[in-house]
Amino acid sequence: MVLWPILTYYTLNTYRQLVDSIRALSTYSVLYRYLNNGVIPGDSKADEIFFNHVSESWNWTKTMYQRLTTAYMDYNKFNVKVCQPDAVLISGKRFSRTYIQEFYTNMTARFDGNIDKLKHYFLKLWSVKHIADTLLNSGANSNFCESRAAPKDSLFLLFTEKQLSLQMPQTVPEVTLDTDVVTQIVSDMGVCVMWMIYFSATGPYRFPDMVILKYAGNNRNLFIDPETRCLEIITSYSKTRREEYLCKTLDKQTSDYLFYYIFVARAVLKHSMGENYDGMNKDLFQDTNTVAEQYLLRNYLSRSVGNGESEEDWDPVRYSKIVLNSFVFVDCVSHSLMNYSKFAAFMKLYPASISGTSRLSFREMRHGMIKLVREYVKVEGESFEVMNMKERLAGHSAATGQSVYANDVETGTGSDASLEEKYASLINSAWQNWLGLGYGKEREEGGSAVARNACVKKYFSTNGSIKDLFVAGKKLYGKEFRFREGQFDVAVEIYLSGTQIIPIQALPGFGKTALFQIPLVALSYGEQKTVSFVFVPYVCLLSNMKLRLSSCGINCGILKDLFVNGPAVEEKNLFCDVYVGTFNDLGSENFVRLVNNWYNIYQDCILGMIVIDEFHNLETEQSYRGQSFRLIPEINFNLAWKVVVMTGTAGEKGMVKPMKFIGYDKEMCTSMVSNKNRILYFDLVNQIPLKNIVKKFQAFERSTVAETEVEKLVDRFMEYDTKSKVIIVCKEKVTVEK
DNA sequence: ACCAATATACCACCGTCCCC
DNA sequence: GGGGACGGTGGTATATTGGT
Repeated sequence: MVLWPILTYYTLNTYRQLVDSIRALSTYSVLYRYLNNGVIPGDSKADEIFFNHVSESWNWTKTMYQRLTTAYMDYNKFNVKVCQPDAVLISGKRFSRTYIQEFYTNMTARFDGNIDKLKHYFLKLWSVKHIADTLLNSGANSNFCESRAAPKDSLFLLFTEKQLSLQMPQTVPEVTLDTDVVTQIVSDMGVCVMWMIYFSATGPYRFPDMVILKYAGNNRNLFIDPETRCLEIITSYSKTRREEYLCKTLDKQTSDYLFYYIFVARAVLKHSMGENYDGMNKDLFQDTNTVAEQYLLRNYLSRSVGNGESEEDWDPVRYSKIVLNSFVFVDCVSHSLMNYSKFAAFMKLYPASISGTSRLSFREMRHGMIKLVREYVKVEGESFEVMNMKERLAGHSAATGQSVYANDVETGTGSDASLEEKYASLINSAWQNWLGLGYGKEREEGGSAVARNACVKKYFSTNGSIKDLFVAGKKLYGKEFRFREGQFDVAVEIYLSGTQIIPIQALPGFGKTALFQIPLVALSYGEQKTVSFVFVPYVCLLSNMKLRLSSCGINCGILKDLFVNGPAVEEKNLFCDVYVGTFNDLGSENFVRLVNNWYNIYQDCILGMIVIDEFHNLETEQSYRGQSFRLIPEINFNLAWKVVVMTGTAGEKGMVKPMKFIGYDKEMCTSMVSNKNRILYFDLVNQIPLKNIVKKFQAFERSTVAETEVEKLVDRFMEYDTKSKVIIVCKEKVTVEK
């Protein structure tokens, strides 16, 4: 299809819009003539063209459009894949039970750390457990009963003044309170609790739903279950504001932390802001332009402040006090409700043990959680109603679940409301059980516990012999093939030894490619499917490398092409023996993710060699393309069977820095003396032809300017030393690098 | 921190098909 | 032939991301 190259320059969306407009234009132009029949005589055949005897070209336009929208939708749909026993793979990232558990644990730890920080300013600052035991868990169940239709004005009216004041923290007498620090700490604790709630409350919340949580005042939506003493949140539908209420119960631990946050942390905050605090922003959402926010203000705020109509209601002190006394997630750093950016910042930090590129975005987490609930959270006698309720808990209708989240649930038929509630709570507790949230619960082990986020390396031995290498050599170079000096050592080291990292220095023309090509061919004889990767610095070297590798029957592909359908590559699509890419590809998120998750995703395929040619460039080109190298240190090179790095010019010393850069910091040596703590370095160079290599990247507006500049440069070099050799590469930046 | 771009969610509407 | 279920479409308000 001729149109394909266009797709590579525009996004699918842009292209869809283009076809959209072509379609609209053609309909319009024909209909215009049709409607203005007579203006252009004999041109009233619109029906013929569009309906009766559909014209060929109109059919084509329609088909083309159809295909395009399908492609567009497939392309944009989150590609979620189930990974038994307890994870899903989403845009190439692994999202598992362990992921959530760790994130959650990180949150409780951070929260506890904040309590310790507060102890500098406050006495009688008890633990979460203590506060839960003395307030939340004590007293008769009947004390906690209240009408949900006409609830008490505040959650704290369920306790007596005396009960509460006994647990109230006190200031450390001789320490001056630093309001900024305390505010900051409490704000941070708020974010921790938000995340705990996010994970505990089943079906993923949307942020705006969480931020309107209130423990007092009108539209109070936080309650205590008298039996379990867990906190319950009443939510409605954020996107439409349809008043379809849903109850989400938090697990006991999250309940205790939330309770602590609104009782202790809020008390501390109120104290440090002082009686006369009047700074609370009128614009609680920091943007009241949208309908949703107007709605929230009207419904959640105004009635808290009297009826929101008289001047007095908006008195700054009174207003600030009311907001502090009713909303759970206020942030006195920004003097408004918690801002999304503060909440979202944690996604980039947690789970702590997961590398940055493997952490999920909010949207990915939403898709992931929906899939986890559907796939792993089972309720006995699961029926369509239960499945539909799972979607509702996620904050969308079953129909949306079906279309947007690729669900195969039948559309709900408005079943009995009381039943719905029952399902919701069943799913709710099943989810918390599955995650092992709460105290003293045995973590449910669905299948085995192997499903850690960290990838476990598979060790692999070729079981081959030296003979294989000769056979491979002959296949490559013909019957007369003999190993050159040094070549044999390297080939054996790669193919048969147990070493993992092999640094090599050899001059251009030595046959560096052959050094890893021979083992690569030998490897392809084996039964074990392995996939290797070869990297060259620039795109202009790429096709040459591919050509050389392909020449001997190795199946060779371009790394970038692997990701045309998105970052998630299925095992069956790894059909080449080796993929070549540039340094930019090496540092791409896609590749980092591919390698770091290799054995989480692929069952049968071994991650073979990772070869980096002209390795020293990783160091020498840091200054101007360091940005595109920045993810390279995140690659877990240890997962690869062999890592081969080659240079023509660096020398042993020049290799040290780039070796450290990719995570190998042991000393290097060239002697064959056994020393486990050193890396054996192959120096195949007897004589170094070039020294003092200077590389400079310079961009010019026009080629004529470039010429004169280069001439000047060369002249200066020649003045300095008439025996200098100068190599000039002139290309556009994209051509050179990508 | 702010703003523009993009993705998502959901609705309403329409034509088709099937059943009474 | 009426009505309702269903799938396809496009519009629009919101949510989230990503760039500066």
